[in-house]
Order: sequence, then C-alpha cells, then structure tokens
Amino acid sequence: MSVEHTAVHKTRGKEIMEGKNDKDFISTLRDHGLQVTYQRLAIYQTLYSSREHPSAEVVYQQVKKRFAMISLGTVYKTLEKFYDVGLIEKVGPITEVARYDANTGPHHHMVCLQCHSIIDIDCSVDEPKISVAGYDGFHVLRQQVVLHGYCPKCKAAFINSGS
Amino acid sequence: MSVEHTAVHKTRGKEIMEGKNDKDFISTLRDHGLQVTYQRLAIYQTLYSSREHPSAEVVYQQVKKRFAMISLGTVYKTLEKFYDVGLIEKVGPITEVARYDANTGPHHHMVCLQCHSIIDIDCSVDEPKISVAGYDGFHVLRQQVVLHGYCPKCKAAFINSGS
DNA sequence: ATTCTTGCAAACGGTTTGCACATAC
DNA sequence: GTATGTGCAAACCGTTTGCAAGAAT
Repeated sequence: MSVEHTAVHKTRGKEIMEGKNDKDFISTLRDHGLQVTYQRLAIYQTLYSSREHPSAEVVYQQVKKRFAMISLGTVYKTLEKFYDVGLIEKVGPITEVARYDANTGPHHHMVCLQCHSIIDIDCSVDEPKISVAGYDGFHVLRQQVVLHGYCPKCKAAFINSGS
Repeated sequence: MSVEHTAVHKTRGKEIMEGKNDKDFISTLRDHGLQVTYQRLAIYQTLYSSREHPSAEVVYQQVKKRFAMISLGTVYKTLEKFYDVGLIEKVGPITEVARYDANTGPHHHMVCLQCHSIIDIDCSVDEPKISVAGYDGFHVLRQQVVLHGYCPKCKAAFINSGS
C-alpha cells in the first residue's frame, strides 16, 4: 500500500495531529501487529484527531468524507480490532445488557469478563475523591466505579486450563 | 389489590427477605409514588431477593414462575420506572452505544446525561485505591471510573430554562 | 500464493413503542 | 370515573455475522 493523501485533518484534529504524519500512523498500526489498509489508516487518524469519543457510526460518517465507499461494518470490525490489540480505548457498555440491583446504597461493582457475574464492592473501600479540581463546571450527579477482571471461580478455571 | 401469596423466595432470597413482608414491599412502592400491582410487587421482590444483578430477561424468567402471564415488556417498563424513581440501581450501559478513544493513557470519564458528551478526567486526580482488601480473589484487569451529570453547557441551559 | 480485510446484506438481540384492554386509586 | 399499568406484537437500532471479492504481505 502506498501513501499519497495528507494526514492533515480539520479543526481540533490539526493541533493534535501535528507532528504525526502518515508514516507514524502506519508504524503505529504495524507495531500493534495490524495489517495496514487505507480504511484502517483513515479510521485511526479520525479517532486520533478527535476528543469526542465518537461512536462507530460517527467515525463512519467522518471517514466517509474521505472514503465514500467505506462500509459501516468495516468500521465496526476495525474499531473492535483496534480495541483488541490495545490501540484504542473503549468507553461503553460495561455490561452487555442492563443489569439491575435493589441495593441502592453507595457501592461499586466488579464485573467478571468470563462469566459476567457482578460483585458488589463496599463503597467505603475506595471513596475516590473525584471532586476534581478543574472540572467544576461539570455537575456530577453520580459516580460509578467498575472493575473488570476475573472472579475467583473463573480465575481458577484459567489456571487449571493451563494459562 | 389484596395480598395472598407469601413473600418467601428460594435460596439466598430467603435470608435477605426475612423480616420484610408483603406490606413492607407495598409501602416501599407507595413511598416512591408508585401504583401497586401484582407485577410490580413480584418484580421488586424478585430483584430484592437477588444478589445477582439480574437483567430484565432474567427477572422476567424468575417472575414468570409465579405469574405465568407476565410479559417481558412490562418487566422492561417496570424496571425502568423503578430506576427513574430511585427504587433500584442500574448497572449497565454507561453510554447508549460504544464510544471509542485513541487516548489510551490512564484516565476516566464524565458523561453528560443531556448531550452525551464525554470529557476526559486526568487519572492523577483520583487514583482510587481500590486494591480492595477482601476482594483479593478477584483478578482486576482494569478499572473504570465514570461520572454522570451535566456538562457546563447543559447545566447552563437548565438554569436558563428555569430549573 | 496465502492470509487477512473489505463491503454488502441479512440476521441478531436487547430494548422501546403503540395501542386496546384491564386495573389501581 | 380517570389516570395509570399491562400484554402483545411490531418496530427500532446498534452490532454481529457470513460470504464472495479484493488487497496486503
């Protein structure tokens, strides 16, 4: 694959992108063990140049401005692949589906990535002081701390299966 | 509406439920400004007696054992209503859809309930020490702190519209 | 040449919605 | 009697999947 188009984006992208050219982006992809395609480059650049935490749909709309032929399915697959290899972060559904809890006292949750069980954590243990100097403009109604990992049962299963 | 069935559930529910009878449940619903129906009572009791953070579907399956005729739609509507009035908690999608972020450095997020914008928070400010004594069996891979509230822009809009 | 990726369209699954009927108050 | 909740089924919408054609290595 050859590189012809420029890496320069619009608006806020420009500030962030400055100093990072196509070659850098390509290297980044390769460093993560990814094959390089125009689509991936465009998707990564779009995401990299945004602070909006865009959804797959939004990334798709952005990328389409440069690659009219790209498909939404590719964007989904690509973002998920990026996420898998640790190239990008994902803010989103912490559980596959909504889960409810009659315990309304202050507490947080541990979610098992394997069996999807949710374990309550006494809030007392953390009480993260996120009164956050500098973010005062934001009116915080509630905060949620979620730990992702493996519950004792699933951890044991991994060890036994020879992790 | 009259109360005939017993409040006793199975397994772990029993321990939790003990000391809370139908009248208590009814009062709880009323206290939250809710009309009382068999369905709501059953849904609330089911949730109250569980530590599994069940999904709507699971609640539905449970409740159906007592009320064969209940519909899944009702469970959805009811749980959401419970959540609205603060009777129950919801662990689930913190954003409507998955959102991505090329910033992989340690940081957390503020999500605006109104405009759905997401603002990064420097991790340095909180660093919640959730090494959590007593939960050692759980192997934590990553933790996510999410604040819900209103961003400066939306907060201002509320004030102007006469909150 | 082989393997991985793309595009398209259909399928999926959780959730929401509309409406007629039933129930709570 | 009036407002609210229920049941059912269809619609929604974000996401995933299968597969044939295309591109990367």
